[in-house]
Amino acid sequence: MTVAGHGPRLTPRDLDEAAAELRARGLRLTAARRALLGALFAASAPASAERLAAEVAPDADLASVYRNLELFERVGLVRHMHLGHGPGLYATGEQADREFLVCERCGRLRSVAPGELDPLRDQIEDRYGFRVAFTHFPLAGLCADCAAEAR
Amino acid sequence: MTVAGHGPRLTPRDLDEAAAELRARGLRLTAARRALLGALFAASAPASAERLAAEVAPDADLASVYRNLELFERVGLVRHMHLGHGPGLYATGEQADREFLVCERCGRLRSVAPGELDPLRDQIEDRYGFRVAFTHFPLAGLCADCAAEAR
DNA sequence: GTGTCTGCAAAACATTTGCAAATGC
DNA sequence: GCATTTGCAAATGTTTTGCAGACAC
Repeated sequence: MTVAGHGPRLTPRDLDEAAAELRARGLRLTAARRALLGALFAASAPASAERLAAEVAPDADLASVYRNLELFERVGLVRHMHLGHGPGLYATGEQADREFLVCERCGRLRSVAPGELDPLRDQIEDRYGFRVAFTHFPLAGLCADCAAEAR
Repeated sequence: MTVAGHGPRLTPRDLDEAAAELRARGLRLTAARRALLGALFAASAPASAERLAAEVAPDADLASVYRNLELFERVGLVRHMHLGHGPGLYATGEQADREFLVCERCGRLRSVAPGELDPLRDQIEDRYGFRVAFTHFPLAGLCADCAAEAR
């Protein structure tokens, strides 16, 4: 079974799994990294580096947060996306596997479970040879309400 | 017949049509604006503000270029998109009506004509109530070659 | 102990804003 | 002539980089 995106499950289920992955790669599990992973797993939606930093500590260093997010992404613990203008948003676990639809007018965000868009993905692949995912950029458009208003 | 995006044709066909639209709105057709529109119509692909500025003049002021691009977009002469990281890209005319597929691994870009994705759009609308467009964010994924390699 | 990681400061990059001078109408 | 538009300079927001000291292992 495929998961949203290009291949098998990307992100760990919890902090322990993430920590194990870091150790397995010979990377250090520092206090800063543990705290950042904690913030990522606690988040109920993709969050900006700044927001994550604030949750780690009121004055956590942004440079380190960015460095660790980039590292986490490189080893498959985290994924980042751009749901609109503004800063990139980071997610792990359940959050990172979902795909997003965003209304360009009202900003309403809706996410769908991994696999739910597979039929669509298959069609696009058949036709264009592209295997698409909506995990980095969302499906953007108008929600029903805004479409009605626009008329 | 619907066009790529949310409604009727957005962008003008040529400089004259664009100029007429500006005049119709009581906006001034300055040398800077004419040159910028010229660069936009001459471009064979969406281009960054910096690239457009360079084409207008070796030392054209970026602030003015951004201001005019924003104005043009507000009055429907131009559209901007984000096909990856890096600066936003601006397009008008034929270029602005296309929709994009981009390979996240090799960067290969492919565009499709307006309307070509309408069946897909209809399906998504039926299911989620969202009328999506791939004009601001592309369809992102893996092209056939990169998908094969990734295996 | 030693190589990795952190915090701080500064740079880089894309974009926006304020303001006085220039210019289209 | 007068409001709009421009160029310049500076600010903003996001992300990256350099480096010396701190910490995990």
